[in-house]
Amino acid sequence: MVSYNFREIEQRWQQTWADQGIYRVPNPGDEGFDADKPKLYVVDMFPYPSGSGLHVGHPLGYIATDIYSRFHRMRGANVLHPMGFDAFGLPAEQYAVETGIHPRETTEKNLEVFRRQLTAFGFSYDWDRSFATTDPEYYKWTQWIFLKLFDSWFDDVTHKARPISELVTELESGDRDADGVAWMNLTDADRATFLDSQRLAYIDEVPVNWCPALGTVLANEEVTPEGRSDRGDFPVYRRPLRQWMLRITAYADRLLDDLETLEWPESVATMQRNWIGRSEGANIVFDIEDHTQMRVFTTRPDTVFGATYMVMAPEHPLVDEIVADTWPDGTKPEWTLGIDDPKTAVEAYRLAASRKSDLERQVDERDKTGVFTGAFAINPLTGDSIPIFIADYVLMGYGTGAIMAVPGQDERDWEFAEKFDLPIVRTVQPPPEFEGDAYTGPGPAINSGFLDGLEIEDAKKRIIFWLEHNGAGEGTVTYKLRDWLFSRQRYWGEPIPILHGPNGELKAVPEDQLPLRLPEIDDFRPNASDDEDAEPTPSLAKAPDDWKFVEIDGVTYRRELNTMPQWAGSCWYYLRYLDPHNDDELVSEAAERYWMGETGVDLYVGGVEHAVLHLLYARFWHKVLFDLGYVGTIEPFGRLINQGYILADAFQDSRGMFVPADEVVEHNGVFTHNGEPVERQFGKMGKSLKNSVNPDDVFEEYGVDTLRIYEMFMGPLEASRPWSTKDIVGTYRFLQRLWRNYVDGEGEMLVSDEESAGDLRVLLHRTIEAVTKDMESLHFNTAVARLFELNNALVPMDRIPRDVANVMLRLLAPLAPHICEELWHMLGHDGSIVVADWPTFDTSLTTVASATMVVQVNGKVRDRIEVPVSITEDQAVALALSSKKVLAHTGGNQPRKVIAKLPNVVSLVV
RNA sequence: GCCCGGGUGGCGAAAUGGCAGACGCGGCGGACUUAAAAUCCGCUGUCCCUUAGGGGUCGUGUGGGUUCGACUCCCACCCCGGGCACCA
Repeated sequence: MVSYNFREIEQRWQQTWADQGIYRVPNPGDEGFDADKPKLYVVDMFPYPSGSGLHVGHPLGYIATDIYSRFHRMRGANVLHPMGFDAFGLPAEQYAVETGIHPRETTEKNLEVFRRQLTAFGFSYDWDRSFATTDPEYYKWTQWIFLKLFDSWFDDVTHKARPISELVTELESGDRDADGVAWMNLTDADRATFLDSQRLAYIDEVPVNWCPALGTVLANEEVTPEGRSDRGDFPVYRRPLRQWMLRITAYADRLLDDLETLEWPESVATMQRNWIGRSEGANIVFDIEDHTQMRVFTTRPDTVFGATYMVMAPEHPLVDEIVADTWPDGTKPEWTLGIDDPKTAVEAYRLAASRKSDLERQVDERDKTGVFTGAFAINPLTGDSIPIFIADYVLMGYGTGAIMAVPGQDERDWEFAEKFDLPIVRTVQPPPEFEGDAYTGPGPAINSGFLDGLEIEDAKKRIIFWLEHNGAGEGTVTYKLRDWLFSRQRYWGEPIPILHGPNGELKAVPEDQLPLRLPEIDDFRPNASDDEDAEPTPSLAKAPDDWKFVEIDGVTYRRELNTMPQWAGSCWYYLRYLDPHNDDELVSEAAERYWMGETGVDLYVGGVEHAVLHLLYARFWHKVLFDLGYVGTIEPFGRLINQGYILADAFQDSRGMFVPADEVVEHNGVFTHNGEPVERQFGKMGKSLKNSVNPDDVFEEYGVDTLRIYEMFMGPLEASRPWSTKDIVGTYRFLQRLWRNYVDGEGEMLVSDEESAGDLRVLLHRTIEAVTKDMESLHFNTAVARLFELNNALVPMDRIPRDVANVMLRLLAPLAPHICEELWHMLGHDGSIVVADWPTFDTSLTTVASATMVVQVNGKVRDRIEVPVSITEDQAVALALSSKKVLAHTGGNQPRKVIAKLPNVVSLVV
């Protein structure tokens, strides 16, 4: 009995393909490279090899890109489809800490598990191009890019990064000055300080997100809206620290504008736009009575006549300077917190505000709080003296950290004004029916002097013109995006290749000394703490002195002890695949220009969770590399698709803890775990819900091809879908049936040499047409359905025509490569189906001679008539009117109106 | 609150202005079998009528609209999922 032995078939072919190196892809200039073929570069977001291995949710996108790659390979493209591993970073290190084993060891072990599992899926990766971000040969170039960032500045005139040596040249020639000071008037130390302040990678003391439990600082992007760490969900505290920063803000406009050039999901583009948060408006200078001035940012400079008070963030540096000694006349009791003098009141408020975590600020339902500083500003337009408050609804981190409050046109200001009994002046005329409080809609300006009558946009232009001509401000643009905090105090990351001199000067590690390898240390655990005031200490502080200190030309330098964040390695990996063994360059120009082409990666597939972090950082690095001439496209990923998640049942016990879903038993609709009742939940498959399904188990029971088809058949790629083990049998049956259509019990091929004809031939060509279209548009679920239909049509036949047999296998091969390769060879083909030609269809067969014409009477379908596709309108209407079923509804009356869309529809109105 | 995505049989889904529910799971009936599994064949949205051939009716979250014709386009709303959220 010869039956479909998937285990043997799948293992044998995977071995054969590997032995033949059939998925190896030559670069331009390599032997076997065919320049006449079109190129296609397909990339998966590479995985983080965790200790628990893959579950069936991970490879959903990988299966899709593999099918797409195989399809285009058969259509004659040079397809580059690589895979690698993102192995530095917190999760690997946290796991290593928990188990007490060196992260290199655990990472190596995890990598092996992931490689084995991915190989078992039969993916057509060119494994020769694979690497992990932890390979010194790889992170050498990650460090090299960092040095390029360190060695570059952003030219505000050309809006491009340029080598800092060119800045020095311009400074020396006098074409530029250093913040208003001539270069020749600066000391060497001041020059170095100035240059360091211009670099794309620079050190600055800024308020950062300090996570004592992880023992490291985190980027804004790595902190949840609740003010906790994205990894591990630990509390995060804001505090000022000296850290490495990357000047991503210089690229804000380009990162925003170039989104237009990308074929990306609108939701991801929107998230990036929101994150960048560009706001056009104006800075306005307000004089402070008896003091200096304050600047505010506003998007509504047209409403300045309605500014009836001012607010500074509690942390605003000017607060100490302006706060009065005593409460001035007219101070209302609710402005003082009931405290006798402004200084004490301001201190008390600041303390209370700093104690509030971000989470608490939200729980407070945005109840407005604040306190009067005792100082007044002058509204430059009205000349009115208006009180200055501090309040935590104004954030130090945005704009200038201070606002002019216009309650008439701003809901937040309105709330505050009501609570603190402050005047409200409308400066935009609301429509008569308007009943709300603050009015933010369109309308003519009122109570606004020379702006009265102007609509908002015109009023903005006029007032900005006025401000600029009176030295009271200027039009400006503000962004939510902050520079990227780039240093981490952890061990398991790329060392930052910088040396610190005795006088604090910064020196790049020479390129020929890269990679700067991670030193071996005995105790690699982070300096974690429960104490929010604990000082951050880099793990590399525990490195031996001969690593930490370097002598160059008689000067002793201390190495930078911080490491790079996890995102560094994933910022550019798609470039290294192109030329992974190049010791002299990041990537050769020839390989980069060929594979990246005009628009970069042709298809990039991954989870939507990287919408802001990875995708924004990678775009930033790519643009820097573009400016410096190392890559030829302005964007890395021309087309992006977010695959959906695999969802599954999960179960919680009475304490709310998730229990392993595969240990839960169901009896009469009641779920129990170890005899205890559990509650059924539903969510994304993964470790946290303990509802993972291991692909190894599915392979063992049904095979690789079955799982691949099943995951594609469940629904469209972008949609999330619930895992259902019982549904897999459908695709398994399909492959069994396919096998039986081709092979009988004795192993004889059930194929005839007669050509297909009639309905079967039409079905065959329609299937080719439909599957080809579905493959192009990544609609694999419907492609599978079409193949099911063709296969079902073959079931009643004693022998299937050879042409059908050959086509069917090639259409299915991208989805189920193993069984198709086996049957392909059993049909007598010598070459691999992997490189067989994709079938073509005959349009004379797919466009049929007759069609079913629907006859509608008053919009309802009353009859269906077989007609030739070439039928004329007169014939069709005559046919329709003579139909007995139609006559029953028309009563023989002539229709008042006839609409014909031939040959599909004749619609009669009576 | 704002911005995305979604809501179609018992379930996963298909159809993007023209026959709603392709395909698969599940279910029901039948064949094969000592029996079961596997396999094969048929049926399977609702309700009503039926002379047993069929015929009709309602039906894609809700309500309205545009159209000869709407799952598909427009308006309002409800629900689910995701993102953002005192960003001036």
